[in-house]
This record gives sequence, C-alpha cells and structure tokens, in this order.
Amino acid sequence: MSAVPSRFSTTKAATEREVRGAGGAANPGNQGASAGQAVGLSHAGGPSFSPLYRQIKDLITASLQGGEWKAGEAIPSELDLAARFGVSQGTVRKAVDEMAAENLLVRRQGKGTFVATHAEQKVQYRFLRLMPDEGSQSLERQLLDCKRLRAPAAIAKQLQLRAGDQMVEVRRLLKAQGRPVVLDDIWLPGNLFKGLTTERLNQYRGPFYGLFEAEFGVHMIRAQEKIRALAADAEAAALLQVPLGAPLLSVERLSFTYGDKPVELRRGLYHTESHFYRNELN
Amino acid sequence: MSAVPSRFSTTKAATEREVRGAGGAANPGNQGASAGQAVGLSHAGGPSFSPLYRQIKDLITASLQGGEWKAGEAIPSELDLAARFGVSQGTVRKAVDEMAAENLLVRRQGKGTFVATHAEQKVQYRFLRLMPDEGSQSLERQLLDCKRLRAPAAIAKQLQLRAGDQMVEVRRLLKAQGRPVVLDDIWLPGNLFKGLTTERLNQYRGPFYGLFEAEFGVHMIRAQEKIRALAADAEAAALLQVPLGAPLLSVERLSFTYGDKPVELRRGLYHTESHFYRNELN
DNA sequence: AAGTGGTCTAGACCACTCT
DNA sequence: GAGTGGTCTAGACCACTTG
Repeated sequence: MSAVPSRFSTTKAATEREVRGAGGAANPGNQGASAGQAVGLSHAGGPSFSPLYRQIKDLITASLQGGEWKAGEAIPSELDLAARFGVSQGTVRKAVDEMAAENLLVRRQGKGTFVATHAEQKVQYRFLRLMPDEGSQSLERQLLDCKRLRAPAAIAKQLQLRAGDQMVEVRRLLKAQGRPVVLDDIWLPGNLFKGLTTERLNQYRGPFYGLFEAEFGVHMIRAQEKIRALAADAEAAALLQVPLGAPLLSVERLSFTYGDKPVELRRGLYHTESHFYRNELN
Repeated sequence: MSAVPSRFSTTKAATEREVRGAGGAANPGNQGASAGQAVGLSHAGGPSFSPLYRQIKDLITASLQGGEWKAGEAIPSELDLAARFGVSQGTVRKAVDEMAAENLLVRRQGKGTFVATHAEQKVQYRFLRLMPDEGSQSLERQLLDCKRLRAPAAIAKQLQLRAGDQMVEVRRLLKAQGRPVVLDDIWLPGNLFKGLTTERLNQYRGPFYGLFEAEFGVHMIRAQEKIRALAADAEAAALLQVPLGAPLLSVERLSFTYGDKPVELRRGLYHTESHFYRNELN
C-alpha cells in the first residue's frame, strides 16, 4: 500500500487495531501532520478521504453498536479514548462533538460523556412532535393489541425484510385528559424483538423506545416521517372518538438504528383539534 | 470591574471595540489562558458566563444584521476576522462552525465563508418540506393577490406588531404538473416591505425569500411550523380543486430574522394526495 | 483534590480553488 | 503559488462535579 506506516487507512477505518496501548511513546516526531494525513493518498479508487476524527467516530459507533457501552451509561473519558486510539484529545473531541450533535452521545460537564437514551429523560418522548394548544404535555398510554404475524410485502420492504418474515404488530392509543389523541400502529422485525408481549409492554413505565433499549438492545437513533392529511375511516373514527371522515394527521415514521438500519415502522393518526405537530426549520 | 484588562466582557459582548488592529503584538505572555477567561468572573449578577467564541459569534451576527455583508457574499477569511477581533483563528473557527451549523453561514473549502441565502441555491425552497410521492420537485407559482391592510389582532400579535399596523397580505398557489398543491396566505409587516407590489413579486424568479433578501434586506434564518389536519372550506376547495370537506394539511409558519425577530406569518394548505410533508427526527 | 468536559492559543501541514 | 478552509497536535487554564 504505502511506504509510510499508518494507523488508520485513508479510506475506511481500521476496525480492530487500537494501536499503541499504554506505555508507548506519544508518537514523537510526527505531530502536526497526523499519521492519517501523512499517507497522503486520496487519489482514485475509493471514497477519496476520511479524516482521522471520522474514523474515530466510526470506531466509537461500532462500540456502541456492539453494546460495549449501554444506553445511559458513561463512555470512557476523552483522554482515555485518545490513549486507546492513539490520537490527541482534540481529535477525539471533534469526533465526540459530532456524535453529540447527532444525539448519539450526551456530554455533561464535569461528569463525562454518556450514551444517549430514550428512557429517563426530561423529555419523555424524544421523537413525538405533538404539542397541546394549551397547557403542558401529559399523555396516558393504552395498549390495544400486540400480536405476531407474517410481514405484508409493503411493510417488509420498508424494514428491509422478506415478505412473510416474522413480525410484531402493536396497536395503542395515547390519551390527553382522558381523550384519545393518537392512534399508533407499530411494526417491528420479529427476529429483533423475540419475547415482546402485551405484558412486557404494559409493565414498562416510560416510552417504548426505552423498553426497546433496555430489553432488546435496539437503539432508535433517527427517524424519517411522512405526513399527510386524511379522512378518518370507521375504525379510526371509533377509536379516536371523532366523526367518520373527520380530518386526521397521518404520520408515517420509519426509525433507524446504528448503521442506518430500519428497525421500526409506525403509522400514527393524530387528532389535531387541540393539539398540533410542531416543527422547527433551519 | 476587574484588575485584569479584558477585551470582552464576561457577560455580554463588547459591541464596538475591535481591539488591537493591525501592527499590535500578538498578545504575548497571555496565550493558553485567554483574556476572556482570565477575568475569572461568572459569579452572581448576569447570564453568568459567555465564552469568547460566543461573543465573536454575536459580533459576526451583528455585522450580518447590519448589512456589512449581504446574502451570498463572502465574509472575511478566518485569519482576517481573527486579526480584527484580536483572537486566535481557532476561536473564530469555533464561532463560524456554530453559525454554519445554524445555516447562517456556508463554508466552501478553498473559496471562503459565505452568507447563507435562499436565492441561487441548489435547493430552491429551503423551508418547504413538501415532497412528491414520485418524481422530483418542480413547482410553478401563481400569484393570486397582494394587498395592504391593517393588521388583525391575531396576526399582529404573532408578528409583535400592534393591531391596526400596516401590513402586506399575499395569496398564491404552488402547482405541480399544472395541478394546485399548495395555497399560501402570507402576512408581512408593512414597514419592512415598503414598495412590495404584485409586479415585483411576479417579476422575481425564484423563491420569495430570495426577493426579500435582495430587495428588502430581510433574511429568514429559521422558522417554526404548527401542522394540523383540517377540512377544506369552499374557498380552499375551489382553489385547490378538491371536494368540499376534503382533508388538507394546514401548515402555519412563523419565520424569524436575526435576533429572533418574527417577520413573516404564513398559512399554507397542502393537498397531500400525491405529495407529503417530509420531516427528519434526530 | 482529582477528574471531567469546555475554552483558548499556537503552529504545522493537508485539501481545495483560483490565478 | 497564494489564499482559503480542514485536520491534527500539544499545552494551558477554566468551569463543573464528585469525593
């Protein structure tokens, strides 16, 4: 490859070598220009160029994905990570900064850096954009159904499964002051959620995504939503206690875990008479 | 105040003094610990503590607001800004990084840093989240009305005006393949948009926000949207060519310029039969 | 007091753009 | 080649949390 020894490839991250453990000298005579840069490639043949901090980011992400640190736990300090990966604290910092901006990690001054979690947060429902016109959010959950079935083609496709694969379907209501506001249908890959039952869902306090983290090791890290207006059919009208044909917000959400892998499809019907969907544009 | 001379206050930014112009020595004997930090206050009596880079950010924002650099133009290089403000390049970099993350500035390697603009972009409508189910976006505009009126209380309040103040109201359609998809009502403060006429709006190619920047010096930098589902009334049904009572997406947008000042209220009705509102959650 | 993240600086070199 | 932003390092000190 190259005459210059390198710790990290210029294209993709070296997955295993956490080079130069404790005891080694701190890369003398090579400061300023980083080892990764010194290779000086970035010509034809690859994704061209990956800076060191991005490779570090990939390594940290891999550890998250591999379950080395669990949701809510602290990851090693910046200095520890710098020693472990054989880079400067500043480079680790830049990697962690980006991951904090993406809500994968949470920094707390004086305490450490923690794996982001959907549970035990101030904001209970991180992905829920529903807001009441007046007052503050306070939602009760009512589980309607939880069953296993074979994936219909349309749903399987979005979850990158084969039609007919095992899958879990959950239906539930969210209520505000006793009135139903959201009707959710949720589809999950069966292989990732073995042992998910009505009881487990009912026992758990807090959002489903907290349960998924704690019990199944599945972290939802981002999601895409497609929003439409549609008229309530008979079933939705009955459950949401609105007239047949009443306008409802349809919110179709595809959620992803590490590696951009889709692991949940959700279709919510929102009654937006005294609530609205809030969005911020930048 | 303090025995130690400081270039920037610990609480709020010093607005005028762009300290130590050219020629001055580069802050010898005070590296490592910054001047701002050396003051060492941050106790009772204020917003507690504002790091240097944030004060720099405020100064750059003030220059943007004051029109020193216009939309699409380059701002001075990082080294120039560092010299101008009497700080290191790294501190300017951190300030600019944040402003780039907020879409106030756009960095282009090798070329410079530019003031973000709604005009002449790849993405024509930066704030529009409407997506076609199939194919790619291609929208025609049709201006329906543009008139001056006295602000109704409800609208005035959101724009922080007094009821009865002069205001401009615009109504327009967006069409895809000849079919109406969006009906927008737009309200603007009259004092900021003197001389805005039907002709000006029709002449201008590109999004309204581009026109607002170029002709009136008003930059929309962020917005909040409230989304609901509602049934089409007679007027909306006629204009959007849908049946009376058809479900529509109502998108109420409040847009802000520098200093979190609201400068536009917009109410859009979206026909979401072959389009949807796209959102990303993190 | 020790450990963590947060800020600031200075200097080196790399990648990209334009002349 | 000169100028711009992009990456990486090293070191100092500040702010915050915990023992």
